[in-house]
Amino acid sequence: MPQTYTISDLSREFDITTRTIRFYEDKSLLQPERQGQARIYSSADRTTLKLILRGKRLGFTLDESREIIQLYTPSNDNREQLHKLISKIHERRALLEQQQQDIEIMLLDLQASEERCKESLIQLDENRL
Amino acid sequence: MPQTYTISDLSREFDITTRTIRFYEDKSLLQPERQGQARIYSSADRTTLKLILRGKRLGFTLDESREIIQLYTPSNDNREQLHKLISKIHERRALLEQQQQDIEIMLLDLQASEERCKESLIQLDENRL
DNA sequence: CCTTACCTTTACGTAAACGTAAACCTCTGT
DNA sequence: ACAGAGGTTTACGTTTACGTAAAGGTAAGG
Repeated sequence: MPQTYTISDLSREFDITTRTIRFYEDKSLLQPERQGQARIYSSADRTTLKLILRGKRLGFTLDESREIIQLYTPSNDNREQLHKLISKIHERRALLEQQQQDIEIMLLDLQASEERCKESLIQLDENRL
Repeated sequence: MPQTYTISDLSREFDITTRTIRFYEDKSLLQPERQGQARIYSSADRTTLKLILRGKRLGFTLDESREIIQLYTPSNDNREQLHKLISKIHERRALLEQQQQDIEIMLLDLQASEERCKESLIQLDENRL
């Protein structure tokens, strides 16, 4: 029983518009089957969509997400392609690790900032007495 | 000795165009001093710029980065503002933690993908014998 | 004085990622 | 038979984040 989805199924599940989903198809990120004129999405399509949205949360462009998705599904024909793929994977990993660092520093900054806020609140409380 | 910078100092250091820096000023993210007509940046301005670029690496819009920068410098006047600030800090933290999860999963996916590539290379090697 | 290397403002152009509207099919229920 | 809820295409509009001239001021060096 191959699970399938309509366009509005997916738009509801991921809280995006159907326009957005069609746009991704326009950009060759999705290639759903057709039933007559209507689009019919497989669970592989659904997974692809999830990957696109995850990429968006990390600030990737659609082109970047397309590349990353292709990294996941190596069409392992020749040696040269495979080596290129591996080096692209390394590049991407480096970028992700940079993001990890950025996030950690930002979290620390936010933590410090929150504590200053709480300090200020305490000061206000004390002055009220 | 208060360290200062010209616009091209900063553009060289961070590898962005002067156009970009002026654009950030246009969007009220930077407010450098003036010496006559020329812009003169303090080290506080430089830090702000670093924060903007860090935000960019994480996919934030300039408006979002502006908000985050404001979170770092609480103008702690009244109680209500401070509470709002704290809840915004919590929101932002939640988003960052979501990004951390996304990155970790993506790193695992990439790792698996790299291993499949290496497997394929080994297969090719074996078939050559 | 002239060039070179900076800086400035103003303003139109552009790519990405959709929003929005028009105009149209195609079932399904009453 | 007809409304309503879904689906479709085509195409122009919009926001963000700059790029890219155009046209000029300013200070240093030969």
